[in-house]
Amino acid sequence: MNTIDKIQKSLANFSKSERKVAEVILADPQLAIQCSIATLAKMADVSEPTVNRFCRRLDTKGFPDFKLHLAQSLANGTPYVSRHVEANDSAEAYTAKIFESSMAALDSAKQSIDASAVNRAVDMLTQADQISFFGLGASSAVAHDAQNKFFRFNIPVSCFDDVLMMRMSCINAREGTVIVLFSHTGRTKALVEVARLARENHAQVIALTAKDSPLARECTLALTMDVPEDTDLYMPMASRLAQMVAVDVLATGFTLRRGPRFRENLKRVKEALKESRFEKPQGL
Amino acid sequence: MNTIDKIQKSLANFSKSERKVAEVILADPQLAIQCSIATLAKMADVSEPTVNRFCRRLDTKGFPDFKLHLAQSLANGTPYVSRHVEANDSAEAYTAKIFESSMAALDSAKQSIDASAVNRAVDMLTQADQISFFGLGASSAVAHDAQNKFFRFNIPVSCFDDVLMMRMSCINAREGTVIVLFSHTGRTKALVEVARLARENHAQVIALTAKDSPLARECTLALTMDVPEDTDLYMPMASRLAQMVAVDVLATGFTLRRGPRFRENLKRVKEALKESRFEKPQGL
DNA sequence: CATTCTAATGTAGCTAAATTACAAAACTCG
DNA sequence: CGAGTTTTGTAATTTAGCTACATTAGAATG
Repeated sequence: MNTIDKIQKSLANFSKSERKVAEVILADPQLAIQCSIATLAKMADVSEPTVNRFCRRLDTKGFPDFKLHLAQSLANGTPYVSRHVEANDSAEAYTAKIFESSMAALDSAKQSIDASAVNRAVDMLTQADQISFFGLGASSAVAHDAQNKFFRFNIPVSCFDDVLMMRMSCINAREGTVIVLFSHTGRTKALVEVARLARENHAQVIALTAKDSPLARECTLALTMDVPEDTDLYMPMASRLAQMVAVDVLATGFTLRRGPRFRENLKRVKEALKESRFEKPQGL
Repeated sequence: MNTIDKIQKSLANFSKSERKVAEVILADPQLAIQCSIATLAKMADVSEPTVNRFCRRLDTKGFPDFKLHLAQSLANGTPYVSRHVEANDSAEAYTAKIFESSMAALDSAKQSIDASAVNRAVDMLTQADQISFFGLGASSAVAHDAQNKFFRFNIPVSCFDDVLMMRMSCINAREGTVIVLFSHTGRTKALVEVARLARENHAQVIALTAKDSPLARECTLALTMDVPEDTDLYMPMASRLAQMVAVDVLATGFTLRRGPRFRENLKRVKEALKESRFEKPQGL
């Protein structure tokens, strides 16, 4: 836990002199870590042992150890904390907040994703002879994105954001069909039913969804991530970002699994796109 | 600059004994910052002053100061550096790398986005009586996502990922029409032409694209972001993530501009979705 | 190949910083 | 108001880090 926060939180538990120390440190932590215990004591107008006791109270071995801890939390420089947008934020403020919340969400997704599940999902995808991506609402964009990525791999892919089409597609599913479902909550009734239908038709079902959700239970493999829910009105829907990155991960795993010959192919696809573009001025 | 990197870089300039110190520190930096100069000297099998000289060579005041610097760079815990996927990375490795690269890309986008351009874009969007989102290829998913978001605002929105449809839509454009184009490179010929056509038909054109690109020049307002290009084969296409976050930013700006009455409405839309979901078990 | 100079490393002593033990002061509660 | 507890400070001790100097290893030159 962040040392600065810790000090702030313990502020009430400190004695009078200890609080003086805390205030001096909080006022300029960067300065504090460069001070000796003597200078800091003088600045706070307390004795040296008081400073030492203050350090111990924060579960450090002593003053030097405390400085180390403090230095570490300073360096952390707010590593993307999710902050909510306020009604009278400036454009600058809400832009920064949304980007930061998005990064925080990705970080949390990264922490919680299970690499072995990724591996199994890649297994299933590489063995598929047909892949379908299904997403409703906000997740439909993710499904589109996934289609676009896997399309380049030159395997039959399809993508639906319409429940009827999904159901029809499920009925035509075979053993080699892999269906990937995107749903943040994993509680969308229609999608859960689609998953069941797909399985009844012997398709393999991968779901990018919430842990322990109805959808997660209904599929062959659940690839789950913890993404802080957007309790906010100003709905940045971080979950679909995490899903898209997860799609990148799967696509990457796919290309890695397919080996170097396959990657050569991809390079050619990329180059084929160049013709449709204006030349980029070389140099500059 | 990161102290660890600094050590690694200076490795060549060190003397034999200094290098021994460097190696011990690099082997376990976390341990090193807890050691006294004596223990560290013993571990590296050198004398104490050698350790001290080593610290000085890295522009620190001495051993304690060096530890502080080291602690800070450790805390930074690789603050999202873009690292490329290697052919024999494990699932764990490439998953982490892709998430980190994505976060790094968002960070760079955040740094480079122009808040005043955001503000003007929001201006245009709030005054629009019709909004269209256009994207081709990888950006089509972004356009879909944008449609999904703005659709909730109860204004006429459309979305196309097909050039012919885009052109038709442009021809029907009026003064109050705002067209938002998504293109990472800003060099896709078809899209640049669409932008021109739209402007000829008096539509307002906003482009989320690269700075100084043909597309940026052809539109009313260019909302540009620097996103590290994916020179990589394993194409995580970070740009579309940045674009999606930018869409969040615009949507947020939109709701803020529309005021509290409007936000009440949004809440109702969100609640309307609940019926289509399975109940979430309260508590747990 | 020897000699000399320089750079590198270590030893020992010194200084300053941090910690401990204890005593004094302040505060609490009967 | 006084016994007990907590808080704070003083002084002594310990420890860590640094400096000055000596020694050694290595490079360069005759």
